[in-house]
Parts: sequence; C-alpha cells; structure tokens
Amino acid sequence: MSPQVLSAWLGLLRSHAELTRAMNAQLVAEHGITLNDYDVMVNLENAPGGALRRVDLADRVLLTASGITRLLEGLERAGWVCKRACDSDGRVTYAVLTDAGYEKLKEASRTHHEDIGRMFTDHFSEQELDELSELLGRLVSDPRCMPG
Amino acid sequence: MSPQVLSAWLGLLRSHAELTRAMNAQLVAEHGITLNDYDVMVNLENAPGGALRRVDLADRVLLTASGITRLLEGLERAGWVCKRACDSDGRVTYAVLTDAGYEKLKEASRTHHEDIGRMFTDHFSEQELDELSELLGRLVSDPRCMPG
DNA sequence: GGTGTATACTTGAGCTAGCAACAATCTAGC
DNA sequence: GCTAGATTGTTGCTAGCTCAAGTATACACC
Repeated sequence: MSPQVLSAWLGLLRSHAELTRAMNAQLVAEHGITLNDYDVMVNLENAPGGALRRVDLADRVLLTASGITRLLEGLERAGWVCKRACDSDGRVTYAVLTDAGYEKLKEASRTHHEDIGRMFTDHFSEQELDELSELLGRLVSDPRCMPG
Repeated sequence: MSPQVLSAWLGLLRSHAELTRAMNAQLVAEHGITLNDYDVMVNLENAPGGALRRVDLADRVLLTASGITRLLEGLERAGWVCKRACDSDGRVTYAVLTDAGYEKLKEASRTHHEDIGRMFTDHFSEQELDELSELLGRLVSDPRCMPG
C-alpha cells in the first residue's frame, strides 16, 4: 500500500473522529440531542411534508433499520417526531416532524451551523471546500445522496 | 452555513461511514478482528519494541482510556498482546505485541492493504491522493499524528 | 385466488465505547 | 519529607448501534 493511500485513509479516520466527537459533544451539551438525532431531524425537515419512511431515513443517515427504530423512539418520547400510517402501504409508517420538532431543530441549528462553519471555513477557502467535497464525493457509492 | 461547507461535511460523514463499515466487515469476516483491533496492532508494530503505553495508544487510535483497556482485554485473551510493567513509572503498563500478534497482523495485512488500496486508487490519481490527505490533514488538531 | 418471495418494520441479545468516579503513582513546591 | 495536584489506568454504568430473527404487508406468477 502506497504511503499516499495510507495518509489519505488515516486523514479520513482522524478528521472524522475529531470532528464528529466535537460536534456531538457540542450538540449534547447545548441541546441534549446527538448528532444522529440532529441529522434525522434535518432530513425530515427537508423532506416534503416533513415526513419520511423509516427505510429512506435509514439510508440517508447511514443507520440500520433497527437503529432508526430506536433513535426515533427517543425523538417520539421527546415529542419532536410522531408516527403516521401510510394509506397505500400498510407496512410503512412515516416519521413526521412535529411543530415542537421544528422548533427544537431551529434552536439547535443556530449554534450547530456556526460550529460546523467555523470548523471548516477556518481552514479552507471556498474553492478548497469544493475540491474537498468533490474528492470525498467519489468515495460514496451513491452520489445522489450528496448535495450539489 | 454555506452549501460548500455542508457538502464537505456530509461528504466526510458519508465517506467515512461507508469505508469504515466496509473495511471493518472485511476484517471481521476474513480475520475475526475489528478495525480498531487492527489499528492498535499496527501502532504497536510501528512502536519501538512493539510496546506502547496505554495513554499513547488511546491517543493514536482515538479511543478513550477505558476503550483501550477493554479493547486490549480482548487482544490479550486472544494472546496477540500482553502486558509489561514499566520500571521507571509504577502507574504505566505497556501493551506489547506478542509473536502470535505479529503473525496475526501479518496475515490480516495481506488482504487489508489490498482492500484499502483498491478503495482509494480506484478513484484517485496519486496527485489527488496527496491533495486529499493535505486537505484532511488540516482538520486534525495535532498534525504530528499524520505521516508525511 | 393461492403460494412464494420481497419489502417495511420491530424486538431481543450482545457488543463497543464514552463518561464519571475511583485507586495508584508521580512530581513540584514548600 | 509532605502535601497538592497532575497523570495513568481500571471499573460501573449507560447509550447507541448492529445482527439475527420474527411479524406483517405487498406483489408477482402460476
């Protein structure tokens, strides 16, 4: 294995570990939600009607189906998400963002956006950000899930 | 938050999740060890005498001290790592790679190196790999831990 | 229309890792 | 020397997630 590959691989492992840990800690400390909670809610917000099937949610936030079930349990208990049955398919139950959920998300986004922004714009120009996204985008199997 | 930042952040999350999951699954399936197990053993191999303090190990593989204690329990049970006391400091116990550990690591490396290599060289030129490492390297707090 | 397979989701068991609290040891300052 | 604080490591507790198995529904094909 070439040193270039090793360096890229270690860079990915390190940067991910440091950033997610920091972001997660910040969200938990300031808002009492995890990074995955936040991601789920953002995905719901961006979905038409604030609702998504659980499979689709699982695909977007990269959890297994059971992981989603359990994560949503928490959000439902907190009242930020609720269930809704599907008329045309008895198997699916939508996860729907509640009004309280929208509020919570809005509140969390304020500081979270700042923190993420700082973390990246401190180190990169806009052009470099594009470069980085493009390179990382090649590593994901399904480019549809990436914006831009 | 700018769309560029969002895109880079999502790219980091996605690519990391996909790659580590694939790498881990491959290691578990073919060799019965996790990615963290592997990382710990590689770090031990590269250390002088195949030994490291647990704090240093924790720092390198990005686990907390307790995570390291438990991970090493497993490796010790398997006979790949053993403990050694430190003469000059009664608090520290070194983790030492055993002969069996060297063997195991050598065996696992054969396929693992190939898999990592393929994962990156399929998508990047050598120059792009350098670019990627450089960009990711800016995100880690302590650049000393990065090779090159 | 009945059967077989695929899909959506849940549940139980088990694992990994983090946090907080703790014990043991080292070091600096007096 | 002694004390205060820092450092190293372990342990109890818990959260979060995966895997495997199970249930329920949908759909395709004869």
